[in-house]
Amino acid sequence: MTISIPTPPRQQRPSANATRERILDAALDLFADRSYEGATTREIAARAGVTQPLLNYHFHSKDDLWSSAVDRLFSQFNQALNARRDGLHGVDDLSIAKLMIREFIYFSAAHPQLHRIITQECKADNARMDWLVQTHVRPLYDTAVSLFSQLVARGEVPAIAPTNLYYILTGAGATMFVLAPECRRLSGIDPMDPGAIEAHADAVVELLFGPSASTRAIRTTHEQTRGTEMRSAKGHL
Amino acid sequence: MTISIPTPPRQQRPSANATRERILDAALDLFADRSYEGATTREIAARAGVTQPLLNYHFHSKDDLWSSAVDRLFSQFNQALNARRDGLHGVDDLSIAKLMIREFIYFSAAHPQLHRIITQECKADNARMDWLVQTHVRPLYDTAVSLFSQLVARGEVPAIAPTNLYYILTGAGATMFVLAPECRRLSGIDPMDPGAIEAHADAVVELLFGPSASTRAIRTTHEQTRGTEMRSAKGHL
DNA sequence: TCCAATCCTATTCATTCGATTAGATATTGA
DNA sequence: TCAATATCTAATCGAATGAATAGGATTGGA
Repeated sequence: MTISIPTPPRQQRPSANATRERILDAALDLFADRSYEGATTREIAARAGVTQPLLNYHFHSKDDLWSSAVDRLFSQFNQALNARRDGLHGVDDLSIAKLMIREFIYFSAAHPQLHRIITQECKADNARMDWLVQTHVRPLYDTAVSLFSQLVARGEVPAIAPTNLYYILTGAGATMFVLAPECRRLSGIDPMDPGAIEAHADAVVELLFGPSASTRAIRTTHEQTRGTEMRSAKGHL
Repeated sequence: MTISIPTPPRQQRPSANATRERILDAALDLFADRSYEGATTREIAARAGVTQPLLNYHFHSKDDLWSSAVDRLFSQFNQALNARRDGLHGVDDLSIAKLMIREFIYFSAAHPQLHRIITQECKADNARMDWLVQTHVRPLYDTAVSLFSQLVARGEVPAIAPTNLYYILTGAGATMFVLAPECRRLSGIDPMDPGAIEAHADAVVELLFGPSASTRAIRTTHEQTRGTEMRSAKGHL
């Protein structure tokens, strides 16, 4: 009688690329939550399921890890905006503008880290902020200002300076998701609920462009394009 | 010949209360800029011009220092709101509402630490955030929701749920000042300039209530009440 | 099969953190 | 005048930090 010893399952080493991505995920979450100084490399490693020295293997330093995570985040944001824009054919400029603003709100809900990291690095004499503004924020700001100038010139939105519109819109669109834990406690509403996101996008667009039937029509188009079933946004007033 | 040795100037010890205030000032600035974990007690002490162990003399711990600084900040905010409200006589409800919203924007410009600290502490499983919401944010939120409900019921503002209005308004009002260093680099505009503050308040009020002559009249009244000379807000479009 | 490169861990380093201690100096009150 | 108290500093503690080192384990190519 022979006892068959089962061959130990060949230990599959996860691909280095997958590990890198897991580290970046954990790093982004913790950097956004606890700020650069407050996030420890040991905690990032623990969340990613690896040991701490591995971070210094895949990335030169904590700084390198931070900028890599931020690079990927802004890349995803630009991809989302471009994909939305390229998916539109035969749509008028005004509708495109509304859809771009809605896309920013959807992304802010899915990735509140974007606004959180900008806010946390926005302090005097901060090299990371200089890099962040020059590399990633500046192109977005220029695009937005150009868009707002056209909208104001055509009378589609109130005559407000583009810079003010930029901060009104980013603040109004992102704050509820950035402060989601607070919002849940204060109101009982979960801002991450798809219906709540849709309701917030409706509110921001209505406030900026005024009530119009086209908004609803565009939003419906948008839902169909995304393939996501959105619940009714009513019922929590 | 006698050499008169001047008596060394009697070293005046600053009052403990003044030292406490200087420490609280430094602590609030650094907590708001670098977050709780990122702000070191040594740096706070250096900015306050004292040695680090003195913080533990005046406050039990870093936690105690943080909550003391936050307490004072919210106390100042409530004082500003109450002083504005009590200073109004014979003014209709709608005008009062607009003035309260403007006062929030003025305070956000003068004390961007308020919004910064809320944002930084707003993360899951954070005891400081629970305390912050329960003690300071909840009363403000309840008051705001009550105000927004009335405004919506009377048709003064678009029919948007109070919670959404709350985050739209706080975000739109405060973000430009919270991100002031970024705004300077992106636009060349200094959000802390009195004219820029006034322009931003105009923009937010106009977006929420629509263009109306009363807004301008109220703002003028407000300027007179404050006794501050506000420059024209035009010229940077 | 064997070697080299890749991916990962255990251990350890110097530095910095918040906090404590002991003691110096100034102020107050009897 | 002189102790008692209040305010502040110098020196130092253990713990935690980012980073480096040495080495184990897996993979892929010759």
